[in-house]
Amino acid sequence: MLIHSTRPKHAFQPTALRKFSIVPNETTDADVEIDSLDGLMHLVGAVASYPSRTEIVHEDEAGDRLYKVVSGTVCTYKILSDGRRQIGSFYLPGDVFGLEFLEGHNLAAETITNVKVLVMKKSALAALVKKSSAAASELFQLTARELTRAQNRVLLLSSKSAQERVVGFLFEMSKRSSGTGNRLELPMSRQDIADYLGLTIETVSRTLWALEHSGAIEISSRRRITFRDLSRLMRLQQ
Amino acid sequence: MLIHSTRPKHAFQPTALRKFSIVPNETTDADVEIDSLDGLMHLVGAVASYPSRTEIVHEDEAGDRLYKVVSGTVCTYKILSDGRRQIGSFYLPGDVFGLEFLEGHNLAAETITNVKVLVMKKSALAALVKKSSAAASELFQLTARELTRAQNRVLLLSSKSAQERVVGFLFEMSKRSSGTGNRLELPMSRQDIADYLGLTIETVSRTLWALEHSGAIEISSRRRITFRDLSRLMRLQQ
DNA sequence: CGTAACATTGAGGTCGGTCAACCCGCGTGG
DNA sequence: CCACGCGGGTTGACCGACCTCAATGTTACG
Repeated sequence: MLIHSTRPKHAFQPTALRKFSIVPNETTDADVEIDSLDGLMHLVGAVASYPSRTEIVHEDEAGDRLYKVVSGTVCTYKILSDGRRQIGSFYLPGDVFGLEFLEGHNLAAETITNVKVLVMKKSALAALVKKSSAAASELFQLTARELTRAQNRVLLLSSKSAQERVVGFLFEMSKRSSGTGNRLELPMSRQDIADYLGLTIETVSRTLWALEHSGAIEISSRRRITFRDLSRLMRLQQ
Repeated sequence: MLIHSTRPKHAFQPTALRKFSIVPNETTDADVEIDSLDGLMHLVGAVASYPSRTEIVHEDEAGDRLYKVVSGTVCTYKILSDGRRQIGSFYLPGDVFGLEFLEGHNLAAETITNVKVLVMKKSALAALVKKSSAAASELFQLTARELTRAQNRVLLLSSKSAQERVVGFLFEMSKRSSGTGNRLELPMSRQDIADYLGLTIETVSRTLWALEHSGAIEISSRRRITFRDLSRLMRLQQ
């Protein structure tokens, strides 16, 4: 028997750390746009690949690196003292994470799927940013947007029912993932969703079922959801 | 009879907007430190005074202003469609708010006590920041710190019991307010605390009573709390 | 002193957590 | 081919923490 039985059922199960490769960044050529933040990131960053369910950043790492998701999905999380896992945020392709990492206490970061990220030292980026005020302002904008998202998250979490949270989550994901109409492909498991919303896996499951039963959504497969009745969903979201 | 009875008891009661004054900033003299962010803020900002319970920023304002609290306490909030009020954050002297405001949809900001704030246009600040990379990096640090706080807030809110939330709140306030040992002066009402933690006022009240009864804290007066048993409190917080 | 806003206390209902069983798809191996 | 285990997901029964509604206490301030 494993730790499995000694923890609450929804506790995070650590996954074996697998090997990963950092390959020289193929896009670091002479023709990068050094006046855009993205260009700078490609200039000073290296691409790293991680398989699914691998830890990218450890909880007490220095926090001096910045990451840009190239492909796949990443989440940041923290393990609470009682074994529960709280997910800080999900990061989809194009998103940057690591901005909120300070020295000392951190969130950890883990891959949800196979992932390619662009890694760079904050100091290296900072040095370059100093020379380009356009890039500096872009970096600031990026952080401000991340802050807005965190604030919205706070609003979503506090004082919302399970249904409101789940619907809010669906909308957030729909908005963020390269929105192809009203079909939504979720990269994360029910457990991930639960840990993100501060609910249990059972409640997420029941809530989704209720939404489907009411005709608001259709659960085509476990990871695929179609919006059926937008206005009803809007109403449920507050 | 007022709207009072038609709303949930914990709903936000709008307060009459009172007059306020923007006075020329007395500190805008020749000797400001233009290479520090704070110096720049004083350079381009004006001091405004607001009485208690006044709206500073309306929910659908442009969001092009930045505010630094000089004295008093401010909160940002949102009124949900069912009348509940959700507080985004509290801001104490020295704190800066408005960073997360984007055009379009915003949080509103309201004073909790009498307040003096330093107001400035983001654009004006941005122009000055361009010339001082030290100030630019300070501004970035400031935003990053705010982001970290929002993330911690997310952790506090999701999947925590009422007791954990209240204790976490007490610790947060204790850390942030010019910490004089283990005595804590709360500027906000129970209702504000409840709206911040996503609880009801009754639950906050009962939880505080339970904490006092267990000997962890002492409620000297409504707004004054003394920590009696730090280690017990730490244990309750997760 | 009187009033209104704020806060506490009590009784009862409800939503979501807990625990447990079950389902389903998938890979493995006999 | 089926048996089996395994992980993720769903479903059901029960229970407790927190919300709701209502009454009562207390503080602040004219």
